[in-house]
Amino acid sequence: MSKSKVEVITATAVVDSNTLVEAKIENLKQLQERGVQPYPYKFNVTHYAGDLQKTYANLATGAMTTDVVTVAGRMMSNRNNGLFIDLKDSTGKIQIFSHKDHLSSDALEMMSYFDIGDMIGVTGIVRRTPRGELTINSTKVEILCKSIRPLPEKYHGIHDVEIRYRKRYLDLIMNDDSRKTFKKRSRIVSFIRQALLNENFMEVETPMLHPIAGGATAKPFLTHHNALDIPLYLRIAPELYLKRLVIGGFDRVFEINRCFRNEGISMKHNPEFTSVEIYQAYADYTDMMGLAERIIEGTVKTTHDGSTKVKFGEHEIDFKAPWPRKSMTDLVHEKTGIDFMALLTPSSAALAAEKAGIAIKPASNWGEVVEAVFADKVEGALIQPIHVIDLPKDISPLAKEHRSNNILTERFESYVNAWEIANAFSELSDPFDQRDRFKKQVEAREKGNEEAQMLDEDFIEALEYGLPPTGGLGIGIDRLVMLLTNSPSIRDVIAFPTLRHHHVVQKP
RNA sequence: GAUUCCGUAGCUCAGGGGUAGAGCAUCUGACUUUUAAUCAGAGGGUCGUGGGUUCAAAUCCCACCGGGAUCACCA
Repeated sequence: MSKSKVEVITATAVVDSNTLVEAKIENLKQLQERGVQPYPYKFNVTHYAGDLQKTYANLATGAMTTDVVTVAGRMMSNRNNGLFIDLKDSTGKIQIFSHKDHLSSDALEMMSYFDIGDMIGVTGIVRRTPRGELTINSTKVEILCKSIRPLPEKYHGIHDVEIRYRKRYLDLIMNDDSRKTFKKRSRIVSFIRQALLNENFMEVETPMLHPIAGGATAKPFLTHHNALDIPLYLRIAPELYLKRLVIGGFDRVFEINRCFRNEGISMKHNPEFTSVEIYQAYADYTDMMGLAERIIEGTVKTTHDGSTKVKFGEHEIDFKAPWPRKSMTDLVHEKTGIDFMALLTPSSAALAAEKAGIAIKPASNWGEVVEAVFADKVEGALIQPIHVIDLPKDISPLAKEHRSNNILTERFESYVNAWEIANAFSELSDPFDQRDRFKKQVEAREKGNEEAQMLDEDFIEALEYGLPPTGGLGIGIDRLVMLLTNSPSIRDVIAFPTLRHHHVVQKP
């Protein structure tokens, strides 16, 4: 704690020319002049605020204990000239009482240089005040880190969504709802991982950097490796690598990780998002429906005290399995009266769709027409969980042809709250068929469809060695977290969502 | 990418052509078992940035920067 260090800090703060910062730096100096290290190395915590609140829930108003505890956290507010401090740690909040009867005058003087926002450690005796607040009568108080910036308004917290996204730490310090959301996100991911491990799946990691962006229909990010001097794509899906592992003999694998798609940003889309992809050898898409239900229903129960019901906005969603299973074409038929199973040419399908008022892109194939009508007329009404099954082959280049209909595939998408939250199929294992499907994608690509898939020869070669019958399932973690935390925007469940850089203008 | 709304003190927000406002926070003092503590006083602003209209712009117009929402693409 040399003097020059403080001067450096001061110089930085002067750039901000903020009197609030200057006042806190002055307090920092005052502590240093009294020989206090404002940035110490270690502190032994014995108790957490949330645990103490539970342990002493029945401690009578006005009651005193002889229990000595040591807690640590951030000073959130300060009443009666420092006599009462609200301390917040990772588990909750507890009041600190610092009175001259229990603390030396030197200690009290030191505390007069503490500010709201500082990290402090407190040792003291547990009691409940006559006003009913669980409190620690401090006998020892230490600074664990001096804060030199003012916290946001103590009552309203941070409302400005831009600050909440850019400076998530402030959001987490101030807004308990946000803390709860990210804690719940962590529990959801842990649960899914454990549920899969319990079913003998093996967690694996596959590349983020792909020479060919495959496994999904999406626009990739392109980057470059200098030493190899090759272009690389950030992965749009781990699918093709996970299937290679199944070919290699790992029968049950899963990966929980990020995918990157260079597409629009919306309430439901962030350029990087997290999915779990699961592959199970000797299983088909029917098995994957059961697996999806076990994982998702289980996640809901574990985060909602055993209930399968979740409130989201105005809806109450019940995840209780089994979920209905309806084919995409049947759903469209029910909703619009159009039976696409009887309109098998692209032109007749497109004509029927356009009669129903849906714009169809020129040169759309049959599956694209069905998908467009489904998206426009059906999707929005799928609030309760449902598996939409047997999707058109035209739009499912990695799924096995349906065993009883050659224009469909054994593929399903699970919808909740009108969002697709899972996508699964009986994986295509026929290398000849796979090559044909890729060729159709390449043709679409050459016609200008940037999202059509690329031909992955290396993957086809892998298939030629033999992929057992395999069921694959992908679940969008972010959307699941949104549903289970009543978050209307994906940005509320991603700690640091993608935003534009702030353009900072340097003052002369 | 298109449309639309928003940007005022560290934070939460008023003000919408005529002297820049409040609460919290900060500083000074009082009080010292409070709960968004209270009381008295003080400091704190290039009103996102740059142009324009006007005697006069936070306010009206244009461009740009950043954000929200809707739409398009998508999970």
